[in-house]
Amino acid sequence: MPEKIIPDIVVGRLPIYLRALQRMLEENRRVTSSQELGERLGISAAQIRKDLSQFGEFGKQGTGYSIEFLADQIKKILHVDQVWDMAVIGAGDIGSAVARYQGFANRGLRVAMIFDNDPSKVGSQVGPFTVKDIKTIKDSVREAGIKVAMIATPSQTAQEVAEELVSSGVRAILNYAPINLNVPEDVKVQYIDPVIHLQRMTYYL
Amino acid sequence: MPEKIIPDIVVGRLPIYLRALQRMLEENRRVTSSQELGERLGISAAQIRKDLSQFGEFGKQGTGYSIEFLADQIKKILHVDQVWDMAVIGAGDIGSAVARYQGFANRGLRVAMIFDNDPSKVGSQVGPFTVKDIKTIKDSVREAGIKVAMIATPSQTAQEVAEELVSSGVRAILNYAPINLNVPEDVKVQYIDPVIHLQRMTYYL
DNA sequence: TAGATTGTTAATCGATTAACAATC
DNA sequence: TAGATTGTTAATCGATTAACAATC
Repeated sequence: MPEKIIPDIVVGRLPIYLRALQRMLEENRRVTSSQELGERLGISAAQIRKDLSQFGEFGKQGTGYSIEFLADQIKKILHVDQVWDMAVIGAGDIGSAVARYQGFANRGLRVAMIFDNDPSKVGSQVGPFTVKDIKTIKDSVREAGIKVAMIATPSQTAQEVAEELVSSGVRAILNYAPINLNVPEDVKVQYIDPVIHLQRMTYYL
Repeated sequence: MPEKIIPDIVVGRLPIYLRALQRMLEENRRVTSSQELGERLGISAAQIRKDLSQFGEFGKQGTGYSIEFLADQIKKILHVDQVWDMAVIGAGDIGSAVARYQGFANRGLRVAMIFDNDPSKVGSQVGPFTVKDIKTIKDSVREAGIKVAMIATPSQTAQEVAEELVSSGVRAILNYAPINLNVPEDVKVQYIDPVIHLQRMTYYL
């Protein structure tokens, strides 16, 4: 029996739902409905129900969804019912900010190490981490079993760093360098480039 | 005659095309084709041609596109043939990194000012900027005619900052706080939350 | 029970792709 | 000219929405 393939666009909305649910939990809410969730997020209630139905039945007719239960289920689906250690490559402004970022807590991810190629940075402290030499990526990342990494180097070095990471066992890369990476098919890449988002808005100005 | 409405998803790809074209220019390339561009970006050649055809005819049969010409045209379409001044709110790790970011150069955007509400930060230097008091947002932003802002405050203050910005004339907001903002319809918001991107990948691990 | 809301089906809507005449 | 590549149309594919029976 072939496993059902979930559209990537659906997977992409689950983290949005999860974030909203966790916020509701902080507000000490207990239950919600597809309609309420949809209004908060600007997504139709039908779409939320449809998305969730791809993975199972999580609600109750008449009453809606237990926020805690649904959040737990989505965490399981996204594999963030565990904590993934991450490597950060590049200890410049962006890499350092990411390494110190408090926003990973309770969301299934944590920074475990940070690397740079600048001898004057290697050995220095960034938040709770001592910057490691980029030459040691392979050993450190492989030994720690790290599968997730963030690239925050200049564009010129991003591709070679990506290849290093992949050959060290990394399977998911979040790339802050404004350049497209070529990686094997089974490696996932996501991009964060503020300019891309900004230019998407200046069109309407 | 009603102006043709361009799908948002098409607008969203233009910055990607532009970034690739500018990189080709740096490589001293002169012409490219929809096929080559598509291969670099993992997008079909047909889609690129279809997207561009929404805005005009920019290529030549048999030879393809002048990289410089096409880049200039896309810049005009996205309104980044000018430079937009931006305000950054929040002078923590992320706000400071953004204020110092070199990646805005030549892409139609530049940081003009940065604000914080912490008295110990107000007056200090962040890159080339002196941190301003958040209380002065309204006057400073309005007077400078700023239309674009980036929010890099804690989640709790993001919504009220957004309202302040909107009432000061801002029409495009890039939000680094992991929370959905409620703004008037004619104000654009984009979100950057690394965790959203990461969780989208852990699904496949 | 009556009201509310789910999960799901079918209909609609929109986006992507394939194909090709036009033409550089 | 022959080869290459565009811009565009029609066909395909996929995603969203509307509607409602089921049921808490």
